[in-house]
Amino acid sequence: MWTIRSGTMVGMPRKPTPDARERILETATRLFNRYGVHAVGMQQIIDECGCGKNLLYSQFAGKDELVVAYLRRCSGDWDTIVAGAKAAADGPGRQLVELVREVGVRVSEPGTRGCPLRNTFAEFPEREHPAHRVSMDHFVRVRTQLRELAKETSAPEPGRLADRIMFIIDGLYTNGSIFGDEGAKTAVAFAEDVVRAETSAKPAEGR
Amino acid sequence: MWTIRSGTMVGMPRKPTPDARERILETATRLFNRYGVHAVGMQQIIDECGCGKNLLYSQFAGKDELVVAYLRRCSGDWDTIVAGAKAAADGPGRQLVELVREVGVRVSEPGTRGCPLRNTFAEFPEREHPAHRVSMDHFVRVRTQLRELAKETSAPEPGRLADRIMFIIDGLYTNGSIFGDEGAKTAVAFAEDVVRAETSAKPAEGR
DNA sequence: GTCTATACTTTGATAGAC
DNA sequence: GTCTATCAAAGTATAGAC
Repeated sequence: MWTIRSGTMVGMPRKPTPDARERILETATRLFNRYGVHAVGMQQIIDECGCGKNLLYSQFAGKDELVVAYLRRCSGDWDTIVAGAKAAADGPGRQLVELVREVGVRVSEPGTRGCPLRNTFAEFPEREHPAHRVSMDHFVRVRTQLRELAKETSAPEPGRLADRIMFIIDGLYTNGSIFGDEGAKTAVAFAEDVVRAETSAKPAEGR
Repeated sequence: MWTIRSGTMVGMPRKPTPDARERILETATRLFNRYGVHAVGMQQIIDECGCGKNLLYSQFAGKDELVVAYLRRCSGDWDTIVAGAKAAADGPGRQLVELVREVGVRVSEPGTRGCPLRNTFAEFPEREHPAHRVSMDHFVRVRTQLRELAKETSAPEPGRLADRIMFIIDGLYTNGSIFGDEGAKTAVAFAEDVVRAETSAKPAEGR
């Protein structure tokens, strides 16, 4: 009986197309991360993925859409990192440090070149370009996340704490894309000192 | 008597070609800074500059060479910033803070989009590309400059001080390219606190 | 001889057709 | 899934102005 597709019965497994879109996006993500968006052609993605041109263009209207989907996925990965950091530590101060630590782990992985969103942002400076917009939205969201986390600490100026942690994360991504893994430990120690200093006014929240 | 060129005497000034190369590089710098390297075509530079295609290609063998010249110029501009910071403040600690402040001023200028070298670095991820190499050399040099300056302070761990200032500068460039001028003041205050904290072990060097 | 302007060649990428 | 149209950009060559 097999599968039903677009209203018609299909005999034999043929192409299950279970996750065509996902596979393409997976391939594109790998290539974009490694070589940058501009340097990767659609044909290259098609070759690596083993899919046909039709399939790709049926899933993504054009390269811009594919890039946007890639960036959204990266933005989702960031949320996973944030969630992981929140789960791995118990106080908001320690969670901020843990977040920096986890970014450091990512940055230290060989073959990585910093933050995909920040790199793509640099590749598309035009304000009206969708890739630029999606990246920008991401950064605004990150800042909001950090501010909310910082507000839960005892820091008398949570905005300043959040901004400083964001500086460290931005610096770590840049640093990592330039110098590789060195810098990750520096960043964690830096973040620890910052959290300690910013929350030392009130000892309510441990560390 | 005019000039002697390639062994033959030339009567009349004709076209002195005083600064053809400079004018081209100037135009390219402006366009690259604004739109990014990939987005700017050679024809666009030629049009904006008002020079002929021959002249450009006689001065720069290809786009890669032009980009390299652009990056070297940006790297020289950085040295000017460092020299300015050294001249504007009297102690090494204050000079580090002043450096952050001057970067903040640059980042805050409207129409700026972060650090040209870091942006171009993100545009050329391939290790063997000359633009990548020149950028990398620059960053290594910056780190060295910061370490030397930090060594002059009373900080017991000057390497850590230098690394933290570099994080702040990297973060400031990223932050500035994303959020514009806000962040510049944050960065200066951050740098002040870091210098104070790192040099507080010995009170020898004021601040 | 040095510059501008333009025509041409080649390459590579997006995207659509079948 | 291959083949092809279209387009843009790099680079070369040529013609012509001063």
